[in-house]
Amino acid sequence: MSGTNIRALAKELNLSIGTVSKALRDSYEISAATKKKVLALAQKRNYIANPYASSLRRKKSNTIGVVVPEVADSFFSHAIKGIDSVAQLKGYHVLVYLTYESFAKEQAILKDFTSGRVDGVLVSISSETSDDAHITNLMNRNIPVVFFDRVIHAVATAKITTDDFESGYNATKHLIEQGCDRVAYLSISNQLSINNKRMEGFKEALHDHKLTLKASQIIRCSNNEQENYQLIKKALQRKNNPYGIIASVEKLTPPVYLACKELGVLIPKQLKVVSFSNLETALILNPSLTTINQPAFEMGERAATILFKSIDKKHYKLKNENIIIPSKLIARESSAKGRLHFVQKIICCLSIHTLFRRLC
Amino acid sequence: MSGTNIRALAKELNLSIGTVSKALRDSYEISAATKKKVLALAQKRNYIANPYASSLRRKKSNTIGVVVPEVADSFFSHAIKGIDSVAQLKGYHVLVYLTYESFAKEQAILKDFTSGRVDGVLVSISSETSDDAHITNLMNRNIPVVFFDRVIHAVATAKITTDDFESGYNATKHLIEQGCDRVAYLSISNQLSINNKRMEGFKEALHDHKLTLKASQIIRCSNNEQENYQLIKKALQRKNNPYGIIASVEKLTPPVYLACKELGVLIPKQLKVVSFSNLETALILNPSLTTINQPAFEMGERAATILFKSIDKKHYKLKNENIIIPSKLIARESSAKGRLHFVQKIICCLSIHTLFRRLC
DNA sequence: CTGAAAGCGCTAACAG
DNA sequence: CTGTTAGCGCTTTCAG
Repeated sequence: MSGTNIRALAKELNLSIGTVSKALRDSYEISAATKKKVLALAQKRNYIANPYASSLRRKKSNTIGVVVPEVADSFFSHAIKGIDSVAQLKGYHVLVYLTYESFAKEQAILKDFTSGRVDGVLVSISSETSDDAHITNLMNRNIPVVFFDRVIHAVATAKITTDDFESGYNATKHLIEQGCDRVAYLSISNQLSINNKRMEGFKEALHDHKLTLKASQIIRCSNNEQENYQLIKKALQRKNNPYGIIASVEKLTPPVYLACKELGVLIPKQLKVVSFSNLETALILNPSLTTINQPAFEMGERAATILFKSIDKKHYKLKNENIIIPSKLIARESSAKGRLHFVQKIICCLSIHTLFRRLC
Repeated sequence: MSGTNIRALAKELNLSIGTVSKALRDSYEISAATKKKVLALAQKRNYIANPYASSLRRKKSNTIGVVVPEVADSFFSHAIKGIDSVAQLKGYHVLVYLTYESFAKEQAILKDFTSGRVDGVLVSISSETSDDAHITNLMNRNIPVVFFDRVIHAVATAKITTDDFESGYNATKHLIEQGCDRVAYLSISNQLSINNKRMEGFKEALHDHKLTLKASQIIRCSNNEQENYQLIKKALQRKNNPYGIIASVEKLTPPVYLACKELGVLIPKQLKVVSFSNLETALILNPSLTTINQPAFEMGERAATILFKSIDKKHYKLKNENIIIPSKLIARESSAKGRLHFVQKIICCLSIHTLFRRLC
């Protein structure tokens, strides 16, 4: 399996195993000369310490666990990059686990962490998660847990989120200011605080603008794509159809656009859209999409940094703190004030005689 | 750190440690009654074996390493999902490492694997990787390596790719058939076989259609977004500008669209675009994007399955095989034959008098 | 400064 | 069927 071990190095150098071990870990007990010899041979023999022997002995894995519901999503993939970037710096290894939004899977994964497999955990809970025992259980065993994005507020630890309430508020305010007096909110699991906070912001903004909220303005989406698509279509066909719509997560954007396409509803003329999304393609959508851009990379980075603070100082208990990194609303054509958007203008303009021939 | 250990269980049951261990691993040597007792107590005490003690002793980590250049990319994130799905089934853990296209990082990561940290490796090489010693070195130590997508053909192991040559050929043929007699290919690193094969397909298609290839039709992109954007813009402004363009990887799509927007080049009227991409938003781009859809999830799944075949049968050497899962060309508006696309038609049609007032 | 020795928690021969 | 025992490879007292 592995190549050389510490015993072989010791024998070759006529040193004891203990001395070699200390030299490799740069112990103050060892003379510079010996260290040099040892390091040189280790290099020559491509020696890498067996991590499992080392972990067993030191009760430290140099590994963190990252638990997320999904990875094929621009938020989570960027967050993972943020996490990875600081883990690499610290020489840590990153175990990634996907829950696919299943609470049972999440529980099973965290239960396994009980074994000491990881020194700390970064988690963004599933949309089905309805209890925090699996988390607190881990924390009680002195394995620090830091939440990012999808948090459980009842658990007393560090939580990195974006300003969900404000973002929901701003998205709604933006749509109202662009002329929508009837805005719908596409909600995902009402177990998730990110969803609920965004929705609270939405409600508050309506209230502040003296708009009353009807039940039909909150559209409960699920994890079923086809179902969501149908729900959105139905909403757009209702008598009191919305003029503006807020997609509370990225994956709800395509069904909105597609429903509009199918129904011939024009964005932004007949429906204005804002989406929580970090997609790089927002800018080149048809029409370009107004987004609430979450600081995904930064959130991952920050969460990891805080986790390592706790891991490094053995008994430094994580404060019960809420770290909020603001999102940015980037206004684009999907919420433009009744205008046609730029490219369409050009196209229409340039080909106006073609159009006549073809369409009129 | 961890909770109970096997010693505590043994003591509580008045059994030897060995017996408990065997019972937990469901050894044939142990009576049903004892197994039941042991399992019951293990459950009650939430016993999870220390993975590192176990790994050390068995020389088996139940962990695989996944090495990719990037995760915020629809191909890689879906491939990781495919890998994860089979790893979960096998009860394996997945260490994810990002190389950020750095060869040095890739080498360092694989060198670490030399320690026995993982039982097998799935790798998609960086665009800078110019040598395979770090891979073969691992294989020589009996750690199986399977490539997916970005492979090194010189290394004798299993490789899962899509039909890159054919895809490049088909993309080009498609553009030619849609009326482009001058097609440009956006190349990334010419170290990568996926790039080169796609490019070979491109060349062959030109050849088969009696089109000659000028050097300027191959645009060498890098990892620098801004640079790529400028390169593309320049190409579009040349005298012999291309009428069709093939983006060999997903991340080159936004700069193409943005360059067109900035220059007022109309897609697909003046430039037709095909991109290697799995983006779910391809359908709602402006205009919707013709893609070569790679079977990302399936490739990851397949690669993992093959890797596990080798891991399971201790000394089953992986065959030097090429497994090719075909991509699909999905024609959309960005390569349409000179027509305006659907939504634009509607918009122009519906608002034709508005247009007159505003634009003419 | 170096060495000897105990042991992390588990597994697997081997004995009974 | 159960128990005993010798390690896996490394770290870390403790002695010298």
